[in-house]
Amino acid sequence: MRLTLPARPPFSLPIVIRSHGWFQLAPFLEDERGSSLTYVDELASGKVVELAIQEAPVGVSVTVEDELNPAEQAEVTGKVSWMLGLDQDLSAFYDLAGQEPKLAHVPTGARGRILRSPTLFEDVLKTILTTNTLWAATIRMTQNLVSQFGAPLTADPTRHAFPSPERLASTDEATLRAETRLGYRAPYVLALARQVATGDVDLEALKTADIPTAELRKRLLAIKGIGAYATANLLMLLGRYDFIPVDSWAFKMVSSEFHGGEPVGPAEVEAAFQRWGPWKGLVYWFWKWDHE
DNA sequence: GGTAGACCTGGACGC
DNA sequence: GCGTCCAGGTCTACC
Repeated sequence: MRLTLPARPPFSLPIVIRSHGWFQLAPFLEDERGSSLTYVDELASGKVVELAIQEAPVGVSVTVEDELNPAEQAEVTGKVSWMLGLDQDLSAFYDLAGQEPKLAHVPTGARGRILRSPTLFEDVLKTILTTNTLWAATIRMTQNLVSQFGAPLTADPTRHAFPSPERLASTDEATLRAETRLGYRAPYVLALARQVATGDVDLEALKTADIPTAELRKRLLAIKGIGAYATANLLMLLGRYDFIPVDSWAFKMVSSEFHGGEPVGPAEVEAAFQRWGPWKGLVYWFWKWDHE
């Protein structure tokens, strides 16, 4: 069956897909041309389906091989809308970007939306897997986590959904380390899965929590394995752009762009984008660097 | 509040 | 084939 979901213009599916590296992480699978995306999802009903997402005249279409009941259709609609930020209003950011040559490509290219997973639990885990490692290892660890602990897709058992908190919570650290090669990150992943599974932590509520960014940041920092960089990254995914996800790449770019190649620290990265206020994270994200 | 050292993995490199 | 070095954020202990 096929669902058609409208998007607030301007919108471009390929631009959202390429907004960062998430499309390379299982259970996402991008087509060869980068114009469409599939995602294996375990629905609340327990059904595991592949969502094939393509651009449509007014937004996107989502094709699912199986027939979905009304509740499942509503679930898929909600998840895909969140993943692609279909109803996000970035007009204020576009107004700002229009005044800065380094951001000229933003409004013209419909940039600004950032691809996210359907659940914050998945995005937090994936963010933990980006820390203190190379991107190739992040891809590999995520693939291991999904293939070893995710529910298999009925039509193609070689593909799996992202593991549920309950499924991960039921394993032990030694097994998790051995099966996924997460290294020292394994206890962080396990602890969070157990906290979410038992209801001690409600990550999904944070997606719509009407609280100041500082308070949201404090709650994310309380998660073991989530530090300053990871928190800023997650805030970006949550649509809060007050903080810059400062990593080693940021040092390299800011050094080259603003300091003639001299070594810089977090303060210099922050200072370089301070004038953009609550939009500085997004400005940093889409800044057109001279030497990228 | 700031800092040093440990935490893991896998790729690159030298022998 | 083996050993060593290195990159990558966060945590904990300590000052």
